[in-house]
Amino acid sequence: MYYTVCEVARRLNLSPHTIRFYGKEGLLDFVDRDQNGNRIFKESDFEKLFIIASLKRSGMTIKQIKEFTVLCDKGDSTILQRLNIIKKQREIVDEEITKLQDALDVLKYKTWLYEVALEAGTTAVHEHMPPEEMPPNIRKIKERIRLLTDDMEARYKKAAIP
Amino acid sequence: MYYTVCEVARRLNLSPHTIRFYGKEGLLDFVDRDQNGNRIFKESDFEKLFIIASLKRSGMTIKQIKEFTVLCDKGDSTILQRLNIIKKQREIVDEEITKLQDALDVLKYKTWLYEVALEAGTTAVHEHMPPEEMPPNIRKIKERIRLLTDDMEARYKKAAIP
DNA sequence: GTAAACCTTAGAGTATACTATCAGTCAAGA
DNA sequence: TCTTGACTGATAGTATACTCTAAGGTTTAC
Repeated sequence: MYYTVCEVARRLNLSPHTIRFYGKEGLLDFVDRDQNGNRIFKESDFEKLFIIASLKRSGMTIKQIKEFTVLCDKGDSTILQRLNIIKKQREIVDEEITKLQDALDVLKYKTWLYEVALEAGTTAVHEHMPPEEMPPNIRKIKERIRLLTDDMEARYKKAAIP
Repeated sequence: MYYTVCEVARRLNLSPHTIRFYGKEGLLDFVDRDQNGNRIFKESDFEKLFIIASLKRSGMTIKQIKEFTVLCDKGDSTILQRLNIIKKQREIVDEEITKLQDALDVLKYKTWLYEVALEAGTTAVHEHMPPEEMPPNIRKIKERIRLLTDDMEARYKKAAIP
């Protein structure tokens, strides 16, 4: 049983354009063609394409994925190289998730700010709010923002003046 | 105490180019200028800039951040709109984190594949590996990949044949 | 036989976010 | 005074990943 570009696109939630683009970039050399030159995808091609799509989702560029597929084609002598590429990408994804969780914290903080402001009818409600009135998680996030935005050096100097 | 573009860039881990670019896009209208037209950043500008950088990190485009800052400038009548933008962005970041965690699962699966292949000296070791020999977490990931890449319809049809 | 509904490639266009270059202004130090 | 260094805006260039268009080929239904 064979599948066309459009069928594959629908199943993997990509556009047919994107799949042809990946083909043009040399990522789909394993895909067979019929006598008219049309791509015909085998059942076993789906996992390969899914892995490529996953590497893409993980933040790898098409060029990097291409380099990886070249190593795959070279066979067993490149297993260690491939393992190292995957391990490196795991680190990158871990960092990206941390970055997003930090951004999410800021969004949580802003959500709280606006919910309180909405009830009070004005954002001025926050001007002299003591930390004790904030929920503990919000207080922690605010403290982290303060640490990141504060100029340590200036604070140190200020503290050093008797 | 005032700070220059370069000092601010260093403290917020952005390039001076980027900060001027944000200025050009209308994101930094709150920043004062000296008599020569140079940007002079106040201590209170750091948190504003940090929030902008966080929105950027969360995946918002510069255009979207600009729209948000316009609402901020309009004052208390736009609190609900701003809250809704932040809430929507939280959903987007949640989805993005889920997407990355799925990609990470695939990377974990590939790590295991290559570690086993490295020890065996060949990727052929996986050709007839029974699921019982896989660690449970790897088996779960492989099952998820199978569910995503398999054609449900085809399997249903196959099963329907007596 | 011809139109519809697929597929193909090449190549142009788009969006986003920088990133670099350039010519010019200004203040401070030797 | 002159040089150094940091700033300015305008504008051009780059990278990435699509996304679209155009021109053409097959197969199938009527």
